[in-house]
Amino acid sequence: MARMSAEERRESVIRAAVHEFARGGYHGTSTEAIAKRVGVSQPYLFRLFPNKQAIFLAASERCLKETRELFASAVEGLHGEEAQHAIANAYTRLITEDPDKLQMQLQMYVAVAAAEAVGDHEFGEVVRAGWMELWDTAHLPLGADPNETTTFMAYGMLINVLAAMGFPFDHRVWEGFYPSARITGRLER
Amino acid sequence: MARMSAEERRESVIRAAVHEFARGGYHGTSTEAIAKRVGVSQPYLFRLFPNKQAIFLAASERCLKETRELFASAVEGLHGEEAQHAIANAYTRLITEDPDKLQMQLQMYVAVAAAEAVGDHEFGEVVRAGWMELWDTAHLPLGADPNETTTFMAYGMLINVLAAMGFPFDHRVWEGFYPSARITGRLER
DNA sequence: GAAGTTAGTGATTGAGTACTAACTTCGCCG
DNA sequence: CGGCGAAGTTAGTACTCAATCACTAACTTC
Repeated sequence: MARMSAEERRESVIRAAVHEFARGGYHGTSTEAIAKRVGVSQPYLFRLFPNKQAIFLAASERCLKETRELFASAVEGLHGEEAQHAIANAYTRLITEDPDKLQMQLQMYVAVAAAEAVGDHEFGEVVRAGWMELWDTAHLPLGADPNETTTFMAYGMLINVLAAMGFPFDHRVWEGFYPSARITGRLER
Repeated sequence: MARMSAEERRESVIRAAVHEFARGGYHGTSTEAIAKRVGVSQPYLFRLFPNKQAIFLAASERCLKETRELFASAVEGLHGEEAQHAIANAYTRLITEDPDKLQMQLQMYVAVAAAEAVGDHEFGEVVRAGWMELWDTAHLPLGADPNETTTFMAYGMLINVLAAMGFPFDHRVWEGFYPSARITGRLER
């Protein structure tokens, strides 16, 4: 029932992988969990991807790409403070509506750290390149001031971490954010 | 040879656990790896701690506590901008000299997120409490302005993430940091 | 120096996991 | 229809890992 082309399947595997890896990280996620979510047998994943690492890599790249596209479309035609608010709004909305993206990011960071620690720099290269694209996507519209962009990204990272820790959005840790980044609503899990 | 009291052993298990969990995360670290580092048999860990989770929790608490103590001792007697530079310096030095602390932090965040996702809020409570202590330790000396403290912590988180991704410290992503937080040297792994 | 306690080990188990190989089913095209 | 390639499955392997149990060695107390 419902056969797909290998390419389409790979696509749905990536989506499922983002979801599962976001929750369990690389080691905490079994390929079986991913396969179940796709609705396909577990060994079939290994016909679509050479191994588990490749699936994780694809999920990481997807996550970076989507965030970059979000930045790009939010900022279209805007500059300076307007651009800043636009990205901040778009990003906070992403986080509240789809926490997977946020958690997958964190998972990606720790996975990179682990890979680098054992001397594997390939994964790191990919992620750093993706991050720099993200950076540059924000950098120009925000005014091309490294200090500004750094501060902006820093806020983003703090938001990630606070949200990951599960601080409810009416907690006082959120007090100090500039209003456009204040999140209203609640992170659903 | 070299018998220790259970309390002393627990202490060295925690130290080893911080090191190992920092690299592999919860699921990527075997209790055997920890035991090997301690120099003790793997089953003995389960006489010192009820289970693996408890070891991870202890390592997380230790990590938070040490960071808080670092903040507190760096900031002693200082206020405002001076305090800010003092903490920033101390923290960047910690990161360069002992990357375990940094990585353990990230591992802790993703573990909390995972725990919360499956409805276990106990671990989250502990980590959030520890984080708030950390927050408050910095908050007062920095001038008790929520915006200032938020910005300060945000920079810290960005540093964590950039360092975790393995950006060398002469890379342009580090350009935008205020000078006191600029890291010189190189992260050893 | 015997009695009791605490530190520590070896062997094992049972569940889970990434990955392989060999087989089956579907859909399309002549 | 028939057959062929691509999509997908079932069965299986080799391995890892948390946790348990039954036990021994070393220290302490009386």
